[in-house]
Amino acid sequence: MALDTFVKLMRSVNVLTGELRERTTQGLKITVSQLGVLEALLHLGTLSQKQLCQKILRTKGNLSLVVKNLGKAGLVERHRDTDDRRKLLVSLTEKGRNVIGDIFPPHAQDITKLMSILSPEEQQKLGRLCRKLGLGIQDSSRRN
Amino acid sequence: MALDTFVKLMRSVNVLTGELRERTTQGLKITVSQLGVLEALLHLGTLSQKQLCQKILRTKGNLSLVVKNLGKAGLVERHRDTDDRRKLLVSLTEKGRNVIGDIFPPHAQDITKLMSILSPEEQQKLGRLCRKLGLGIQDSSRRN
DNA sequence: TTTATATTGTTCAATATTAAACAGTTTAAG
DNA sequence: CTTAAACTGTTTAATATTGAACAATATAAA
Repeated sequence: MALDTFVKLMRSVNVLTGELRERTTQGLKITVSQLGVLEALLHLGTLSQKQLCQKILRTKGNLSLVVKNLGKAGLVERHRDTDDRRKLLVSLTEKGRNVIGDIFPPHAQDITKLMSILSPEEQQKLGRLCRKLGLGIQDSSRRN
Repeated sequence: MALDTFVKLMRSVNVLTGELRERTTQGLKITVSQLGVLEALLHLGTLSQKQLCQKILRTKGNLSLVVKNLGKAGLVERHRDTDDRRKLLVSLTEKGRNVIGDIFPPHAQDITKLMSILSPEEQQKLGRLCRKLGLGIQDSSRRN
């Protein structure tokens, strides 16, 4: 039962991301991870790498590389935090802002279109269940 | 709305898989992808690499490597299909059967425990919604 | 203050992952 | 039959991803 639900959950996400990758990455020289970072920066402004880790749920080692590649492409800048010199603050460059500004709207459209297989009520229900599950696991994990 | 649901869906899966990785991979020299392949072989018997691709929703190039690594570890064998010499049939070795036999039960327990944050009714609802979403996307994609 | 611990980030080794180019095999079309 | 198209799998280049070891900085404890 729980296993069955788990498999369906994983499969739906795999199908979804596979489909989105084909659409969004089409022709662009950007990866799904990079897109996640750019989106976070677009919507939340400057963030430290630690904060970005928590946003996209990846390890710090991974973030380090993804941000480096974004920097190489001239889409983000890194500056050391003067208040806490351990932290690196990551922000969009002008070019980065333009690129994500162009990519995000159609990407959001793609997501909306794919999700529209479910009615608004179903989407809301799905969102609530996923939220409860995700937060619940994080909470129980934090207690250990 | 759709975007919000999408984010919650992705996040729940990322939290779930992150938590499961820590538990299942602990001390073992096996990856999540390899576990997926071994599970498929355990439950479905011998499969071609193409079939495995469809089961775990990865590209053939990826499968090729994952299966190769499993072979290196002595957990699976590959034999050319005599009826269709393009196909490679992948099956568990004795050692592979023992390993996945040991790993799977506690792994399933972990999943069940994590999912139990949702009531049985909620799990059923979540499973139905995910199934509808996943199948719907696959269908609409196949039409293109 | 000095020391121990925690936090933040980098690097490394190993595996994963994709897309694309390639090769062998089968099937369909002529 | 012969050729073209489709199918199955491998390989390559590039990036992703993790876990672990490491370095620098900050914080708490003594």
